[in-house]
Amino acid sequence: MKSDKREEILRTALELLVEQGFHGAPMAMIAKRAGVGAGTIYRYFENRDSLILDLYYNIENRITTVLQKEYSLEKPFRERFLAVGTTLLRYLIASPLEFRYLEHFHNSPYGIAFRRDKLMGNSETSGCSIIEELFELGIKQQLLKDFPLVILFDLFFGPIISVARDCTLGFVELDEEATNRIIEACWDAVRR
Amino acid sequence: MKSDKREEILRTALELLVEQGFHGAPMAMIAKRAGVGAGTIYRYFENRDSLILDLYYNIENRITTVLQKEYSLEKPFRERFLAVGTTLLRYLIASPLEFRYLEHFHNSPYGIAFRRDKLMGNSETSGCSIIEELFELGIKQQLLKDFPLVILFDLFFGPIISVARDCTLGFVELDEEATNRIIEACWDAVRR
Amino acid sequence: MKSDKREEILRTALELLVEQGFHGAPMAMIAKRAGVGAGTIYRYFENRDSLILDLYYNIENRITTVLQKEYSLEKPFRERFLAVGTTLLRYLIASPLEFRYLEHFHNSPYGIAFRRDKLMGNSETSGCSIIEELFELGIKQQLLKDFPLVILFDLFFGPIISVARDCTLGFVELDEEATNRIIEACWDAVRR
Amino acid sequence: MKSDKREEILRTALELLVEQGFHGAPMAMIAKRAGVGAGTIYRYFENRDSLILDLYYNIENRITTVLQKEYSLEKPFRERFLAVGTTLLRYLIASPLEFRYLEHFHNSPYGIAFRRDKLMGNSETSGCSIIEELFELGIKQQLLKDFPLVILFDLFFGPIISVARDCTLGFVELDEEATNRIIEACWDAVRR
DNA sequence: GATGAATGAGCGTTCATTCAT
DNA sequence: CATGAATGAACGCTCATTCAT
Repeated sequence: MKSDKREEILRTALELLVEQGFHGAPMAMIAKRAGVGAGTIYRYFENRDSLILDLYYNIENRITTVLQKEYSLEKPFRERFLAVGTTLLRYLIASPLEFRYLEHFHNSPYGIAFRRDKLMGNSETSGCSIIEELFELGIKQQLLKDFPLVILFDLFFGPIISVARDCTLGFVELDEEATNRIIEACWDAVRR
Repeated sequence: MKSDKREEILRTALELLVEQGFHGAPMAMIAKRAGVGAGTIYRYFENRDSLILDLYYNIENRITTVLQKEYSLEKPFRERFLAVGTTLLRYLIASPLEFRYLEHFHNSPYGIAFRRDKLMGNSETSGCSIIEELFELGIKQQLLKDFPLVILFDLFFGPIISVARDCTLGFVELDEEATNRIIEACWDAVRR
Repeated sequence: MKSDKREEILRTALELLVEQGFHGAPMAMIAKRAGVGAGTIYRYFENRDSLILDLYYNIENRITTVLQKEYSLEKPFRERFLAVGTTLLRYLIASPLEFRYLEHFHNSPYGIAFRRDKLMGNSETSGCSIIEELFELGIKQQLLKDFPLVILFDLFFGPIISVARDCTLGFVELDEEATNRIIEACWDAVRR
Repeated sequence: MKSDKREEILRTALELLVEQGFHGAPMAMIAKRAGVGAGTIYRYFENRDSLILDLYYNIENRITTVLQKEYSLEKPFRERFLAVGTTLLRYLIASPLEFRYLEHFHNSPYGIAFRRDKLMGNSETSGCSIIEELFELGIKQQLLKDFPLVILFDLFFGPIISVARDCTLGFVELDEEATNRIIEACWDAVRR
């Protein structure tokens, strides 16, 4: 209610940017599909860039939220680990637009600048510190292989992203059991 | 010798498209840096799209060639498997331009159309049949987990790509031993 | 009291149009600085053009009023003449916003249309008839050089405008005596 | 021959910018009237601003050239002085487009920035040093009134500009004799 | 009356592509 | 064959104006 149009613009932009690629979705097209005037977008977003970044943060937040909700300190380490992977994979498969948007974003000039900032330490570690902590705990307790954090991330999330991509593109379809077994395979890659 | 200019254009395009992103490298800029006239590019490539696609096939071929050269039927399965992974990872790290180009490409409209074609079966299986055969052999001999081929690809190559990306972006640096251990971790993900 | 807002809008518009130039002061900016809604301006002025024209008439009136107040039929011709020049120059220097607005206005499309109207005789002779009468008197009494009225205006007011401009822009600063001597120089140009 | 199009664009821009005002002449309109594509302008001028500035320098140069050509060290001071005035007035009247362009320019954001630069001494005194020298000579020889240089400029050129404006706008028409008498009147304003 | 969100025509500018030389 | 000047459709963005509240 607070900002009907803003939401509609974001929703439409997500759709269109994924559907047509970052270059194939002019502001005018987004406006038209969102049912607003071309200038209206600029009431809610300073820029095209701004819109694209906002959309990114939006999605990142949603994922972080889902992961945190699923995350429980009660369960033993391995289960917590698997829960994170499963939740993520399921979410990505269930939200193909969001997922594909992230992929587009990361390979756009925005994403590159974004990552460079992260590398330079110019940004707060955003919300994923929980997962980082989980990995660091695993390292300390010698449950995980002896690799730098980044590499462990690659080993665990790399395949998940790849699988999600193949699902999104329709190359495979996964039932509950397959999903679980895939995450276990990822676990095999990082566990000691 | 056959076509000096064509090669120069391709080399320059690779450099520039990666350096400036797909949007930041107009034809005129490529022409200028390649030392040719703007119109000359169109003697060798029908289109901007055509140039971009050609560059993609070029790189894909180079990688396939490297993998095939390294590949030997003599060694036992596990070693052949590791060899493929190590060779690929090393190549990607050693050729950051090529690697980053592939990433850009896959998230561009071209890459999307490309994958759609592959999915529809509109394309020859490209050159990686050797690797496919290796994986299929592993499945048949029950050395690999019981997953569809695509999923095994994801489990094995997904992390390799991720690691290569982090190297290219300067997040980590890997020595010989680390590289080997990473590929072994990937092997853990797929081996039964 | 009658129309608090109207005055505030005019005051703000004067400030902003001079400060930012005619192109650099959108209606929304004027509204904001005036502390009213964007639409409110259109209650008091039909148009952007209308606002700009009104402001012009406003300023012109103020100047005419000042000149008339200073003007006295008692004094001899030459002194009356000098009084007009001095009063004008002082007023322009003391009111740089008004002065710069006039200059902007005259070189804007409005000013051009405005002058065309005057030329076509489509307008009342505005309020400066007193000064016209003064000049015509000087012509009749052969105190002024034998030129058409317009030329005498140019000879007398042209330098005054130029001097005022240089003051406003900070090129010179004038004390009382300098001001007087300048006006006397203008008088030299027109007197017989 | 060297650059047919560039000249044509400048000519058309002069025409259109004067005719329609600085705001009323979009690039597309200039291009169309010049008989070139919209993009073509940008081969010759980096910017709209650039085009406008170039045009200004162009005109300034032409005037400077004319004044220098007419200028002769042989004649006595007063005659040289009158020659400068007459030449300028005649040129301005004979070139109404150039003249009106200068007026537009000086009251545009460009002109203001331009003058501020001159005031700050950020620019070479352009080509009018000859005239400055003439005035300074007059001051030294006590032929001119005791005013700062700027004020003398205002007293002499202010009326000339005003007269030129009135001619350009059609308010008066001047024959040879009238022109001369007007310049003599300007001389009366500055001479001791 | 007063508001300010919404509009969309119109602007300056870019760039893939063509074609006369 | 090679060139690069010329093109013009298409883009991101601004802002005078309207109108539902």
